[in-house]
Amino acid sequence: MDNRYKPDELEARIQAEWEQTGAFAVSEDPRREKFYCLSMFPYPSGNLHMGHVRNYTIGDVIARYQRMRGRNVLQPMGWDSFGLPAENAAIENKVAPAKWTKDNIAYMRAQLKRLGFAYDWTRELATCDPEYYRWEQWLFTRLFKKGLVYRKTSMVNWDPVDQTVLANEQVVDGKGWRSGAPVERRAVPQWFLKITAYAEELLAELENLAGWPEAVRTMQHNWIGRSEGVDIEFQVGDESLTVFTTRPDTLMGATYVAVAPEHLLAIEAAEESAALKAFIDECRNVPVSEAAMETMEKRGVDTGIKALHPITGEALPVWIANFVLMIYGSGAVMSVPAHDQRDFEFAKKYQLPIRPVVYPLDGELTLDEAAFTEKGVLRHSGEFDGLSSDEAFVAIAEYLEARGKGRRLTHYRLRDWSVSRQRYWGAPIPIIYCSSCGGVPVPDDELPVVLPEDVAFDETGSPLKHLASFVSTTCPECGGPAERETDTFDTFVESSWYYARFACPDNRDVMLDRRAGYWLPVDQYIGGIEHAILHLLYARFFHKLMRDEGLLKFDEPFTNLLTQGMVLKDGAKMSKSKGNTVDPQAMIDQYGADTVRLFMMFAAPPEQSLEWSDTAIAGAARFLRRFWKLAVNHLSNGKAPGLNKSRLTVAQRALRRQIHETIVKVNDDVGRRYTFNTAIAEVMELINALSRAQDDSAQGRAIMQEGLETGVLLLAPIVPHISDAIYRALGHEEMVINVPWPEVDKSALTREEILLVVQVNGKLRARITVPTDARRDEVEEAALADVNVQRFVANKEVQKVVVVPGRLVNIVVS
RNA sequence: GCCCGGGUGGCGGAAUAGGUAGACGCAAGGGACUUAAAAUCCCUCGGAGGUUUCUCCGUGCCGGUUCGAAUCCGGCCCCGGGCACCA
Repeated sequence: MDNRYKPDELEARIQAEWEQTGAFAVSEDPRREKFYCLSMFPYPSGNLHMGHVRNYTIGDVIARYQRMRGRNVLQPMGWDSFGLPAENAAIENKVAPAKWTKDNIAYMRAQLKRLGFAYDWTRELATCDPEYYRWEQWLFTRLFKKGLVYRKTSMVNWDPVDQTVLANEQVVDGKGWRSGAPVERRAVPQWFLKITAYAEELLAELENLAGWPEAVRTMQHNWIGRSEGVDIEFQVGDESLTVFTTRPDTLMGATYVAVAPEHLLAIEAAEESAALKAFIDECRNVPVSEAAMETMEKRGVDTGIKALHPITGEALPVWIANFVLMIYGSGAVMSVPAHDQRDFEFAKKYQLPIRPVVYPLDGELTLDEAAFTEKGVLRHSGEFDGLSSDEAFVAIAEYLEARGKGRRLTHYRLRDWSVSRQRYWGAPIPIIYCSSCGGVPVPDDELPVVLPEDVAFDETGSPLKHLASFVSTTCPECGGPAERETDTFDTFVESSWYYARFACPDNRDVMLDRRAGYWLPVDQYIGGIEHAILHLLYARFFHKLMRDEGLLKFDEPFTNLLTQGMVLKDGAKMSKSKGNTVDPQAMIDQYGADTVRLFMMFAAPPEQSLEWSDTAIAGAARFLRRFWKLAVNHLSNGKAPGLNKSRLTVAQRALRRQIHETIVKVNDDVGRRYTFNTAIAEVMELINALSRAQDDSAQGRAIMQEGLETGVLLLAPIVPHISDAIYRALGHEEMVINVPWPEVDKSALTREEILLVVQVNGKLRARITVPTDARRDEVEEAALADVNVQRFVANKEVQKVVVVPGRLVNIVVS
């Protein structure tokens, strides 16, 4: 064993050994319990950033721990390699997206290897590989035939100068990021996946996802947003205007109706009125994001059109309002200013009538400041007077249903998934447009539809649109001339099923084979909290699509989910624009992989954000050097003698107890809580205690050997290189990755005495040591006997003594 | 705006089920070793007072429940994540 700790040399040597022995390549073994550990794969942006290092270190620690626990562990890695940045690089630096992406992957793969992650690299995949995306094209054509795919128009952000569709992040303050021109909403035909057909299942199964954080389940629950309500028909001329409401009990308080600017009624009304047309045009200058919609000033105009109240027949004004969403419900709402806050504010602004119909069960109804949005009892509602809100909900719904003016239904906030992107660097949507047959899916034997890689970014929009060799084709049905779809898939499509493909990435005949049945579901999924809704919901949806295609047999893809917090520098997210990034590569070069991994796991528990510190990482390096030195010193005295448990001094027994208490603590922290920071702190305390021991007796050295071996094994998942080196120096042949996790010796844990805290009226007044098996009255007696306790108890009446076994005594005095 | 988190020393954090607030580490200060520096080792380290043994205050702010609250409840402030075309 080298006297000095030299991480560069040691890590290179051990990594080479892992590679040569194929240490982390795994295959199905039905006799062993499998464990599939997956970290969210990266977008190959060029360099690993600290968020990746954190994510992948957490995953690697869990994977290595499970391996030491005897599981057959699959931990794969791949590349989410389609997306916007590659196109931006192409435009800015004249590099082809394919080449840019492949170069980035090569560099980042080397970085991951340098960090020593225990990946099965034989399963590596990249989503931009036609052998990967062909299977989502194939599945899409199946879904097309099942009617789970459809085409309709929806709104996009349009940059009128660059003549291109903008992503929400490319819209800055309502303007295009490059051109600076105000964005316009534009209706574009898009392909949709019917995720709403699975809304009920996606919602119901959240209850069963016990291994998911409560926050993520709540967010998805709210996102799906199930609500029970009524579609109500208002008569407008000869037409019927449908509005959805969750509060039919307030129907008698409706004083106007509001429609979205894109609503057919609004568009028709605008044909007659320049003012209405001007308002609708203005509304087109709000970006399509919901945040933009919600924070803009709420405005509206009266169309002059009247809608007849379905019960009273009263003629209510129809307004166009910029906050009514065409994508939600029917694009029209009934407005009840007395009982809806937004309607209330709108009515105040435009002096529309406010008609209260629901009153609180006790107390007065006041509508000076705000609407009364709670449930209550009905008044001024004709035959419904006196009913509670819940009773009125049913009574009014039934009244409307009986007259053909309404129907009860369940509505979801969740919208169908638009998978079309007007971009180049993505998987082509496998559809062919024929003038006589319409949109036709590409037949299986013509898949994959390969994305051409030799394209020019000279013109605006997607280069695919200008590439005749791609666009021109023949109709698979009639054989006539036809054109290919030039939109590509949303990159969330690729990331919705990669976890499954890792089970059988080499199969060229089917999307998934029986190996998926062995490895799936993912036992532990690890990724950023920012993916709590979209990615994780789409992946759950896709899993069910694959299940219903017969490819998988169970319902949910990820049994346990760990959402890791962000890596911050100076309290802010690391980003190039803020100039506060720390390059992980520089840290690896300076300290080695183990130190970087140790600091990442020590600085904060995984779910919290992590504050990067250049000085604190030096502390991690210092600890590893101390650990190394302790082992060197121990070994310099030759081989340690065997342990004889019956011949230990009090101090030796105490140190040995600490060794085994450390195992107990680390088992809980690493195996159950995933609080690696406290596990590391516990091992640090053990190493500190061993360093202080200074016991050269035979049994002292035997305990040192036991302590070092234990420490090394407990840290092996976190710092695998140094652990391997020390473990073998301690006299073992095998690689530490093949050694089982240490066992607790229960006999070492016994104590004769325990420390109790004594409080008087809840304030700490003394600490006492009592025999472990002391009876309650003995404990009370010892507590009252304490000198300092007597100072606070003397001359006072003891009202109560609370004894919490093994913890404290609280004496309550008057 | 809406949904979901978080707020503890100079800093990162610990306190797992309501029971010793500040484990472990960083920084800082003092000391040892050294010609010197680095490295290493030892001591101190929430605030105020007393100065060995102790007291009061203290977990974003205000109030409540409890023998006992960082932890539970109500209200408020601030910071972060998501909001459907960033991934």
